[in-house]
Amino acid sequence: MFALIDCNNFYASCERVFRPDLNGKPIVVLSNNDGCIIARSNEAKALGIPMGAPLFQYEALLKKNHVHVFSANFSLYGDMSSRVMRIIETFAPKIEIYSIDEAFVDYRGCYDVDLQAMGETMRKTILRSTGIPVSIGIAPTKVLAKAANRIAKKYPERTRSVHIIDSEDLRLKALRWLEVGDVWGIGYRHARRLKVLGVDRAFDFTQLSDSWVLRNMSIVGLRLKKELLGESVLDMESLKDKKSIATTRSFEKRYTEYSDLSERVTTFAVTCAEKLRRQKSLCQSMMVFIHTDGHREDLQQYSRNMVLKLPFATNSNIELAHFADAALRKIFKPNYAYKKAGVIVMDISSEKERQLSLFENSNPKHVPLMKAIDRINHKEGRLVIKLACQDFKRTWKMNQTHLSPRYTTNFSDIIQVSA
DNA sequence: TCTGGGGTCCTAGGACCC
DNA sequence: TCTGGGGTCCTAGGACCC
Repeated sequence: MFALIDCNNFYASCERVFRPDLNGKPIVVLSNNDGCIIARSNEAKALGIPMGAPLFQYEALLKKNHVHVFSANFSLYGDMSSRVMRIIETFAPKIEIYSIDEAFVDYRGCYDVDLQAMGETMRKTILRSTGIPVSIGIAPTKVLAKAANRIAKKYPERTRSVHIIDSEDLRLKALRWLEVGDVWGIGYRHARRLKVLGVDRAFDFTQLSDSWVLRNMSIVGLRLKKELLGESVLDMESLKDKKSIATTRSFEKRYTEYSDLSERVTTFAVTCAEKLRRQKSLCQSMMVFIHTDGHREDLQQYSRNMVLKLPFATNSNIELAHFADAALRKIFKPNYAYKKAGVIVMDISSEKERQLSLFENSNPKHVPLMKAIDRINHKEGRLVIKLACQDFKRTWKMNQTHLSPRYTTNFSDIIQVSA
């Protein structure tokens, strides 16, 4: 059996842990720049606020219903996540951290385990230790565990937030209940096509022929069908190095000057370099993109990207910033109001297997230099050492009007308790 | 005025090789 | 009418996830 542990309304729950006065009250959490609503408590969902809704369209509704609004506080969520994961590890022989708020656990080969009781204990322990409520789904395949999890979340009283699919009867019951678009791996587009064919529930999907599924949904769709039928084809996955690393941002305002864009893009390149070093990798190609505000039809639009094959593999701040600026120079056009830019590094390889070139190589002096920079920035606070092409005064100009304290990761923000 | 960010996998078709 | 057979690599685009 596989278990899927999924935190309920994770970001909203994290905020609520430190604001118990908000229990039972509607909460939403915003994306970077306070642009969209990316998490909602159950109370906020009940008000009909959809996932991904632009904030400005819902401001009136939020105000009228006294919804509490939070800017995204990723240092808090990341820390809460690792606390939850550490507790799950104590309950499991093998765990796969699938995302910031969910993990699969492999219980294959574990007999004589009362999974219902174990799930309930795990849930209670996580709730008591971190304040985060979770739902648990358990089934013979990962896709069925996802479905079971959905049932646990939908019927918390009846299932005590732990649902197990361990018989043919329960499997069929779940599939007849689950809408096809809610199957893990069937997205909006496929769901729309399937509905036209009268495929409404996960069960109907399993009745389609293999050849139709293969033809229209590729091997991925066929795997899903098998998993729904109870045949496990998706195994546990181990943590792998990223194959691409991106740093992209919308700006808090529109930029027209080359110098402003260059500062942003080189800073993004430096962030990519830091992320590469964290996983001990090098990259050998890079994409830089810039574009104007696509939501504004009254403004002139321009959007371009450029992929640069680097002459050597590197993770140096200096070299990547240099290449990013060179790429920007080629695609920048004056007189446009730019709203977003990004740097994505690809062709990633391991630091240990640095392939030297006959003609041109990464400056070997940068290796100890980056080590020293990382050490200082880690100790003295990020961004103490910057490149000259980066803005010295700028720390972070994102709009974050409703930011909560970093309760668990910043000494000055630690919560005070009066007893 | 205001609309997020970061990933993975698969396929078809073109270009090329012998 | 009819024009071989077997490969690889790369890219763009689609679909999906959180």
